[in-house]
Amino acid sequence: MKLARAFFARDSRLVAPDLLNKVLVAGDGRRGRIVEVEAYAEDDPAAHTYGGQTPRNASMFGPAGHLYVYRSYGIHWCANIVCAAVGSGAGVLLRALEPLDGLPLMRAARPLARSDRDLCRGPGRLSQAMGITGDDDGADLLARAARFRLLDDSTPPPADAHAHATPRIGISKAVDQPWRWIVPGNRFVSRG
DNA sequence: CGGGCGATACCCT
DNA sequence: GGGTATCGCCCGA
Repeated sequence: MKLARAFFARDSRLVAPDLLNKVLVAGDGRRGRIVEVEAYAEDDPAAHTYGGQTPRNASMFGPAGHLYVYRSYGIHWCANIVCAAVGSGAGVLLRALEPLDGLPLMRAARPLARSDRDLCRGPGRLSQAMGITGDDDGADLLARAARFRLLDDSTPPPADAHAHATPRIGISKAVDQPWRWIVPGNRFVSRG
């Protein structure tokens, strides 16, 4: 079933752990279970929005439940889900998915992946596997004809799949905040 | 399967 | 012009 707007319109640090085990669905049938996320909050020195609104990060200041997609290291696309109230500049970075469906399409989208474990393990990888690009920046996950949607299907919700908090990865500021959540022991998490 | 390393182009200062 | 919310390749276990 589909998640309501109110689910996203909360503090990103509350939304992030709740996103674990939710299912990201592409219109062409590709599906993945979220197993790793990071929260970026309002007034968070590590957030792209910390210095204020620019053309690049504008969608992060928009309504909750939309995508904020940015280019990382000039090469990769990374996808966030916008959270909280309009103007907050907060969101949740999707860091890893467990591939559930549409594996042939994912493999075709990621010809360099050595194994299925590497299809969606990492924010750049999962965007490539699912087909998320800069064109999807600002897209509403709750729109009727959305290319990407988020479902509460939790196909098999494993018994041990509760959230575990750890420090965020790849940042240089606010490194001690434990705002990265993983499904403990899941082999599709980027770093155990 | 985990760690080290170099490449990449876009955006904002 | 500098820094970047990363990836793929290579190596050794």
